[in-house]
Amino acid sequence: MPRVSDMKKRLTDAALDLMWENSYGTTSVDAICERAGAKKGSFYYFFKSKSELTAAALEAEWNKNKANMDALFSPTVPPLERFDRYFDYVHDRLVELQKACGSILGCPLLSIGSEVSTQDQGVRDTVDRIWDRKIKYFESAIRDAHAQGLIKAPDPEAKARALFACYHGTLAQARIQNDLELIRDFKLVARDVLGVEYVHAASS
Amino acid sequence: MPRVSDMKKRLTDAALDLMWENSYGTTSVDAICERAGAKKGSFYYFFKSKSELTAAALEAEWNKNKANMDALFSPTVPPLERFDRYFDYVHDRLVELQKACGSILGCPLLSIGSEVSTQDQGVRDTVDRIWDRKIKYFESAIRDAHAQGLIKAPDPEAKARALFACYHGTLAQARIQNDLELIRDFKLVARDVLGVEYVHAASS
DNA sequence: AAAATACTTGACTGATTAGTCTACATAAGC
DNA sequence: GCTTATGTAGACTAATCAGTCAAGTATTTT
Repeated sequence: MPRVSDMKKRLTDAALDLMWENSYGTTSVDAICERAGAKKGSFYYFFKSKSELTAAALEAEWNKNKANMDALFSPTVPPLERFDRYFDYVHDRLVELQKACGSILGCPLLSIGSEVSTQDQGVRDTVDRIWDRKIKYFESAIRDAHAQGLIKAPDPEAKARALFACYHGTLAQARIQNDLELIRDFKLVARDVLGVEYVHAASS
Repeated sequence: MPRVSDMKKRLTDAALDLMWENSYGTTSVDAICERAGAKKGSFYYFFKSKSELTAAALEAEWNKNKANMDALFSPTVPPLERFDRYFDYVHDRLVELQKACGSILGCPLLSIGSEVSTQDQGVRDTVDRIWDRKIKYFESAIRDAHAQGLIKAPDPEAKARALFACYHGTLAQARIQNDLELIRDFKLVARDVLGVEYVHAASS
């Protein structure tokens, strides 16, 4: 087998960067190629459309983050602490991205998903699939917390979906208003949504 | 003064419809004109750019809904009930839109705001402004609920922003997954976020 | 070294884009 | 009924868009 190329990865990286910072619609194939150092021909050698590339880019991003998510939501970590660590991680990553591009970028799954949902079933399905995988982390943390009596959550899946939605709303608002404040405070909101019982808290 | 025209309204209506159902980026000036029954010349007679039209369309939508919001959040309604009524209202409206276009559309402020936020300061500012106005309804309902001892919310503005973000996340997820379920159940999530105390509830 | 596979190049197409411009129509004030 | 302000008509431009294609290059297997 002949030469190998990292172009596919460069293209998905470039696409995700541009779409995350700007949007799906304003990210042209030409711009993706330019940032990836590719020519049109290479692009369409690897992907048969912009839509297909986008799905691949989202999947690639997921794969890059999966090990990290596994660590953050490790069953060895106390369940409620998993959320705190995850929220901190996302917060820190957004701060880092802000340094590079000047804006709070939110979550690309929501931005891109919301933008294309009524028009591109392929990308929408991809977003859905990844969304569901991520919710699984929430779900099992909630189930563990429930089992330990930390919260009352008879339906962990529903609770996980609700919390996930709330969190993404907060990320979206942060993007729109270019303001991290809500994200910083989300841990408290999460406790409310989760129904953390403060019974044994040492507050006066 | 010569003839009057309802074209401006027809253009903003058409723009909002198309952008809500699809997206800002995929809604072309030509498409807006076609739906409004206008020609290019009329469009650029009333608006100097697509961006400016969009801001006007969002403001027009706000004006159309304001009286309704005032009624839903009337101080004569018990504060927590205001939220229930509002959530019901939005739910019903989305169901109605779904019948017309086949999709759950979420909130245009979030979809459009998230899409253009890093690229169009004019539209972003408009979204921000309307967003803030809407949060005011939440805020005063929360303040009233707190005063009546229904919830504990020492910082009504922060609580309102948090709840608003959670709600919009839920609307966005409903759009992406084309599923009303989360919206139907949001009232319960809202009670958690608000910290409604069930102390006097008549449950077993 | 030949052949086959894997990838790159970049000019090209035809459609669509936002926005411009000039000529024209309509209605109210005089 | 003439003028004037308000609005309409639609052809036009120049840029950009996603996507195509035929010719070429590099690398590995045989």
